[in-house]
Amino acid sequence: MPNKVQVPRISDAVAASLERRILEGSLKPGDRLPPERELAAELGVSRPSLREAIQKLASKGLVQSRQGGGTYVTDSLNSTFFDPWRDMLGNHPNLREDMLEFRRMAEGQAAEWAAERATEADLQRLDQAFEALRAAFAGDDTEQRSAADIDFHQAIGDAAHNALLGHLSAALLRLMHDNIRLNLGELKSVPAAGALLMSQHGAIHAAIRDRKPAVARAAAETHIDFVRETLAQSLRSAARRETAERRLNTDFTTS
Amino acid sequence: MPNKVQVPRISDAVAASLERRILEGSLKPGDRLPPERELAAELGVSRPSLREAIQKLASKGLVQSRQGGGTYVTDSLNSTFFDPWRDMLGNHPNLREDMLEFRRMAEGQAAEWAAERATEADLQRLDQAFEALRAAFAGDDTEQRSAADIDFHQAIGDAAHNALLGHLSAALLRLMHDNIRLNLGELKSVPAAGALLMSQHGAIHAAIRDRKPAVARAAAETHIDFVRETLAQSLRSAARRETAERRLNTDFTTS
DNA sequence: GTTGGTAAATTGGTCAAACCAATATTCGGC
DNA sequence: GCCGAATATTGGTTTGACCAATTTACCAAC
Repeated sequence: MPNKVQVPRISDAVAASLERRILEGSLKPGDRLPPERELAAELGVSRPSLREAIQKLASKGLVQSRQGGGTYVTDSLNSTFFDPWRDMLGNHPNLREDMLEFRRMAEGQAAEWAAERATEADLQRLDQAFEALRAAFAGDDTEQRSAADIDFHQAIGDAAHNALLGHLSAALLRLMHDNIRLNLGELKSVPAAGALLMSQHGAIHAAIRDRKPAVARAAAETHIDFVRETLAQSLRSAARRETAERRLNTDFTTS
Repeated sequence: MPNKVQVPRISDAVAASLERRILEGSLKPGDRLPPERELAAELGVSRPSLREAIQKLASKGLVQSRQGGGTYVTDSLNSTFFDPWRDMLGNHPNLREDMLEFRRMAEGQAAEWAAERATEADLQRLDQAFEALRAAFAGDDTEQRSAADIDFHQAIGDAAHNALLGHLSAALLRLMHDNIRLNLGELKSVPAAGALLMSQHGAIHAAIRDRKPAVARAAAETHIDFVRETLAQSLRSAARRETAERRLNTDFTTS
């Protein structure tokens, strides 16, 4: 009684199609979907059918609609997976070391695969992201640097053509940026960090462009190693400052 | 800009109302919902709106509709309530390839680090997990095998002493086991798979015990490669079966 | 030139009525 | 009583229209 050949519902097909576009990256988080009327026409279905499909995606948390505003792709895949990690990172700083170690592996692999698999379109996007990164690092808008950095690494992750690795590496980087911005004054405490970071980014970019997987992996690993070491130094000096302050405060309160 | 008061959508309200009825038990699993036209009138909304609400519930797996038959409350409101990745895996088989590729990297790294960093306690737990695995594979309780397999790999992930890698590799393995059990007849379709899997597990176990990181990594990668290849074969033969059936059906209908 | 507010265009939200297709039910013939 | 066809029921889809929130364009006032 329960098992019958399920007739393909058109709203399911549409939902699957959109879902695929999101997972494959042609619709990225933050992107706005075309207006319902257009999209329905493009897909050759009626607007109610398209709407049913959108509701499905919305109930999965993949998209979000605002009346009059449009329908946007959300970041829920990452957030649902990593929300538990977010506050853990804040509460247990030693986890950051684990995360950097993990990222060394993930980003190395992503760079390697990107060098092997990037399409022409991937490379063009990578060029753009790199150019934006260079521009951001020329200025000193921390927020903008952060965004450009995430975008650059995201482009690498996408070029690696592995959905899991792409989502994970981007999510982790975002997570870390939030965490760093929150807890430290970014890597700014280390004077020449900016220039060094850019040269590392350049090395990764060039290696992927030249299609040298091993070089790309090494460059990415070097990059993370540098971040890790720099962060450790910052932490140590921050700890020193804090200790000093606490001593000061203690003196104050006890005096 | 992002945070605005969300206008209550009528389809959301209807979906919430139905969901409440289901969870409270006034709509029991197996029950049939009133016809859409009736229900819409009863709730004072239009049929399209009601349909959008039903689609939401359907995408959560709470109800199931059959054209001409009616809409029924699903009898198994099992765990697949959340976890976007879960049904993604089911709906997008190409994601499985991505996942296996990702796991090859993750498990290889986990085995390598485990061989380097495992404490005496880790090794003992690994021994126990391996012994349980051997016992499970001697029997043929699929459920038990699955649990033992997950536990063994979890032990490796823990021994690697990287929280992210540990949680992630375990979560992915669990996800894949659910998915496999759902879609295929497990790896059982390949006759000698069990014995081969055990010998691979044994190789990983031994390499970690002997503290040979490179060997452990290679063994883990070989293990995943085998799973990947075996799954691909199963999928191909399943596809062949399906094609044959479809041809049969076609013959029937056209004769 | 910039600012501020208002009008217009855009876009998602909802409804109504109709038809199609798969399923369930009824009823007639045997 | 059983089987099969006609009929009714029910979900699936489309068209077209209107409403409401948002965004955009534009123009006057400073």
